[in-house]
Parts: sequence; C-alpha cells; structure tokens
Amino acid sequence: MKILSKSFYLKDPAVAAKELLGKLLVRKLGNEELLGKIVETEAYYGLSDPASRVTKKAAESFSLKAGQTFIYMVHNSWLLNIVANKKDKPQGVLIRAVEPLNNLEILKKNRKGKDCFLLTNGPGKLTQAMKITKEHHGIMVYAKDSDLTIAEGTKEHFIIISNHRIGIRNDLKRKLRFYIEGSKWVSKI
DNA sequence: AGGAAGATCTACT
DNA sequence: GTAGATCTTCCTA
Repeated sequence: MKILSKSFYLKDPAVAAKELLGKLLVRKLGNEELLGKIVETEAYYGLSDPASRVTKKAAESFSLKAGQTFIYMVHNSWLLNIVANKKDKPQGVLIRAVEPLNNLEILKKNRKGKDCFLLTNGPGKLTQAMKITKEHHGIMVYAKDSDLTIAEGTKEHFIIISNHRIGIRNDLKRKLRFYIEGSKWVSKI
C-alpha cells in the first residue's frame, strides 16, 4: 500500500478534494488496521470562507502544515480535515464520508450496532466508527508511522459529482463539495 | 459566570 | 421533512 507523499497536499484544496476521492483512509488501532475508501469531501478556504466562527478557529489550526490533520468538534461530533494549500493559507479538505472496506465488526461496535452504510455516511459518524478524536489533531498523514494515513486506492473509474456544501448558511458561489456518483455512503444527494 | 451558536445526528410525524 | 438533543468554544458582562 502506497501512502500519498506530502507534496500531494501542496495544491488548491478544491483540486485536492477531488483527487482524494477513491483514496484510502488508513486508521491504525492497536494491531488492527481500519480501511475506508473516501467517497465524499468538501474544500474549505479558511479566511475567505463565510463559515463564521468555525473559520476563525480553523485559521489558527490551519497554521499547521499541508498534510496534517485538523480535527474539530461541532454538535457533539468530530470532523476530520486534512490541510491542503499551495501557500501558507488556512485551507483544507473536509472528509465527509468513507466506504468501510474491512473490520466491519469493530466499526459496528463503535457505532452501537448500526450496520451497512449507516456506519460511516457522515462526518461525525465516520470519526465515531474509526475512533478518531481530538487526540489525532495535527497528525501527519503522509508519515508511515502515523495512526492515521491516506494511501493510494484502486485505479477504478468513477464519476465525480460536485455540489454546494452542506450545513453552511451563506455558502460561497462555487461548488466545493465532491462525491462519487452512486456510492451508498454519501451522506446526502 | 452565563449565554449563544454551530462544517451534526437521531427520532418522530 | 422538521424538531430536539447535546457539547465545545467563543463572546460579553
């Protein structure tokens, strides 16, 4: 399994968000390795983004370098972001949904018996299922020994749909949400 | 110290 | 589809 290099994250967040679709999220949990295919992402543009208070907080945390995680709690849920930018700007990609590929029993246990696509079809759900918390804030996802990494996925072909983002009052005009067409794990069509 | 608001989730109608 | 739950952070006094 090939882990994406740091240079992968040195690009425009919208581009990175699109290219992250189909990649593998690798969560090391003790002796187990939880694999999830990324099926839904959103790009965030930090300071120029109307996402109010979240942006402010993000601006601080995005002083992190490209390729590091940025984890944030909202509405009793953890959200997983990967910092991605060309320059030193507070920008990044939000991982909204993944398709679990193995260790379903562990995911079910963490999700109190939920099943199938209910396991990870939302930002708060996938972090719960994979036991991702604030302790993973600032992890370098390109480092081989990190508990959380992102690796090359299969080379299968899929169609990418773009849409406006979810849950923001005054969204930007650009469509910054991307997901794989037909995936059962996409949170909302 | 207290209140308000949020990149959500769940349950119910 | 809509309302309520529930927690962390930020803002104001």
